[in-house]
Amino acid sequence: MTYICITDSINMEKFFNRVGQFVQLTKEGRDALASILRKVELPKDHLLVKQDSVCHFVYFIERGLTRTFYYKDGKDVTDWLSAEDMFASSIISFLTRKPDRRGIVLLEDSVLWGLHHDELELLYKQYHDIERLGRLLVSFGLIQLQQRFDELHFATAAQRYQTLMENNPTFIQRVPLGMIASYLGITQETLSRIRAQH
Amino acid sequence: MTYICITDSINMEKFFNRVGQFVQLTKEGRDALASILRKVELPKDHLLVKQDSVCHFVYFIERGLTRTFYYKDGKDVTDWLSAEDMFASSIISFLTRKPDRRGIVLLEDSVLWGLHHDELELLYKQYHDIERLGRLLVSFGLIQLQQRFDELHFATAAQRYQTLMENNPTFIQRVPLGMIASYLGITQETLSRIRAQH
DNA sequence: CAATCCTTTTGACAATTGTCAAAAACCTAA
DNA sequence: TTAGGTTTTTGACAATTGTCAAAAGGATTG
Repeated sequence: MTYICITDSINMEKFFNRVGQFVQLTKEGRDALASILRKVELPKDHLLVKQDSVCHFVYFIERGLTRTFYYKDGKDVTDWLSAEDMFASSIISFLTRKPDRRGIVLLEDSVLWGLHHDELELLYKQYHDIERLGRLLVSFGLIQLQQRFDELHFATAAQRYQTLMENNPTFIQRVPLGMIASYLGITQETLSRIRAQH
Repeated sequence: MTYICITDSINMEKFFNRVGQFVQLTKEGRDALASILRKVELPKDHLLVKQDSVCHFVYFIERGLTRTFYYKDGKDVTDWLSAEDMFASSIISFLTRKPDRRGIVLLEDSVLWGLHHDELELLYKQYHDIERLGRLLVSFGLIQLQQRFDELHFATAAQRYQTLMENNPTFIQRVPLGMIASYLGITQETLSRIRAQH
């Protein structure tokens, strides 16, 4: 099979569309950001971030699906799932600059746009509007995490599955059941039984 | 009983000490921030943020204890607890500018320093270093929430209580058991039994 | 097609946690 | 101190979810 890429490596359109939902960048800020943006095309099962290492990138997902995971008592736990038009990073490691148990693996062939921490940090210092973008992206992440936290706090397994189907119906098709289960904080047997009661 | 306050209303020292742990502000930034900082002294049980309303402030706690809560199926759920040297806000509402079910109540007589959203927003625009402070504070909040999320995700009730005792031992003394229980995502009976097995 | 591998489902049972109700312990104020 | 309120503990039982093991179902490959 043959792929023909037309001006592919410079097509940052989707990334900047998304960014534009957070902040209106100046021409300078936009150019600076473009200058450090790195396109990565990687196949399914590629380990994007190794566990127990420092995560140096935050990725925008143009196409594909990432799974953030870690091991708890020997068991694989899915911490987060991100699909196209969202961001992915081992965020605690990215922010603290320390290794974290979370790794990230691709569940599908993916097209990502990466921003390196140190380069982004330089732009934060230089461009006020990029610092603002950073603030708004982290705020967005916090809101998402809080919503997920609320679910886990006092909703039953069935309710959590219900919410997932409403918010991210495609995950059900695209992510193996065992990974969905641990994402919801339950075992795969329990999820299978929830599903059986349709 | 009589209280004598000496230069009390201008003592922002603790606030700026804390802020200094996040970012080194310029003289201008610091002064601007000081100019919008509002001291609030409020008694125990005061409702700092009403449920289902927009939260306009983020508070630094010089002294005291706040409880963020909401009602889930008619039951009171403790979402977050913050004590001295930490921050408190109905953060989702503060960030989204929309009402949120979370309210905040004081569990002790408290001394707080409040920042109004709109005034802070103006400073964000004017002062790059305050925007940076905002980014770092939100990042800090995200890290804390992630840690709490991890707990809830796959730790047993006893493990969660154990972690709370390690990280916030004073909460055990200062917060009623029922509120600690819902903070940990369990019933108060379960927590009482965990405690009984010392 | 058969063989293999991986994912999902099902069954039997155990462990954890929740529910409801009542008793005990603890505060506070008259 | 006593009376009244609130908080915490305890008991009996139910519901939910987990564990372990095996079977069923799907996909891939030679």
